Amino acid sequence: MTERTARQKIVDAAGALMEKRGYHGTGLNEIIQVSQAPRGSLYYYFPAGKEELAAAAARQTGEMMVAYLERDLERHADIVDGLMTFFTGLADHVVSNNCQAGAPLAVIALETAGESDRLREACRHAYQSVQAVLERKLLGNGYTPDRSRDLALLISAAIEGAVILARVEQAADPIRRIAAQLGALLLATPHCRIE
Amino acid sequence: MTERTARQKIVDAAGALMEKRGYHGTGLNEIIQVSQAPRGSLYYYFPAGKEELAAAAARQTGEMMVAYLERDLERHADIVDGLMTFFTGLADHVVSNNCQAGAPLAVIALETAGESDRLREACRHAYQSVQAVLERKLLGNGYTPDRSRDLALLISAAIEGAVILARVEQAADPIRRIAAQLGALLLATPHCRIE
DNA sequence: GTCTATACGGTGATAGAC
DNA sequence: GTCTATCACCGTATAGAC
Repeated sequence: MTERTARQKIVDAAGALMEKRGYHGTGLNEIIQVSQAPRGSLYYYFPAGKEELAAAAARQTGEMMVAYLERDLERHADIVDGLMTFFTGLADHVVSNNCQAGAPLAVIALETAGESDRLREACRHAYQSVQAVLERKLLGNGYTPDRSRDLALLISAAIEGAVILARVEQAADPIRRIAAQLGALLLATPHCRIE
Repeated sequence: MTERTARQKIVDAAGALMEKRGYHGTGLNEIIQVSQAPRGSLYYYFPAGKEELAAAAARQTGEMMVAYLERDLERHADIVDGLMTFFTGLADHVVSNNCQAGAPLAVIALETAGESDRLREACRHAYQSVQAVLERKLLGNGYTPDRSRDLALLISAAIEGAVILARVEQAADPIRRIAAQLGALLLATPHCRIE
């Protein structure tokens, strides 16, 4: 119990801070301070240090992303409706953090993919999971296997790109416009939809 | 002359290094070492230090991105053909850097948009320029004004997302698949195309 | 499990000679 | 314009007591 919450608080703080300032921009001291977890616990739970902690944070945020996506997609039979709900939630997340959050995986991936296989693999797995959820739902909506796979890839890329543009513009507008455009394209594309 | 090349070498090195390791992950010493520019020149040309240098690097890479995009789009009458050429060049750039480069704006934007207005503005301007080029070409290809604007936004987001996924997968495959999917969607969407 | 103290390198930045 | 020396600070990581 006490073990789990201390570790958990550290992972939560690391994830939140790195989502805003990135991997190299986030200090271990800052993580401890924000988490209000015991200072001595960090290297107890993460013997390999910052890299291991960041991997755990990336894994967790990936799982949360998948959970949100699954929840929104299950809620609607039509994948376009589900996607729009997801994008709305994403926009809320970004604005409620003063447009300084979103794309927690992208920052870590871009900063560290070249240096740390461990972190690259954690991000890769998270993106694969997101794409798997999308692909499954697209298949269920009557898209062909090939198209489901590639559309899932495009959507996951658009999600990350949308957040980047939103943070740069300091507004949720790009996310909303990209969501709408994606929805229109999904409906217009030939996809063997079951009507 | 000597003035220009020294400054230029520093900006080039800063841009290349930050493209791989990000803003906080790139040290000033490393920039000087790689650039082989005089150590004393850094704060002479960039009195405001690292932030000013990074802004110059972001501006330059943005201009290069616009230049490549314009070149490829002008080369083909059909925007889809031009875009495919651009994505091919992007994939080449990524693989020729061992999948550790690409998306130079995205890293800086995600790391620093919350802390530095100067850097956020530099990235914002670059993205706006890219979108402007795309929008103009879409208009010329018969897409409506609204759709041209939003498609340009989606495409710019997909470019960044594609590079992120390619770097995580250490392969150009995601870029190629996203390009193909984007091309198919551009052709399928209702757009008042002049046939 | 957690704490404190500390080692040690690297960081961005500045001053003053040339 | 450029160099060198030096600054104060912060980073991660470790050691050893409790």
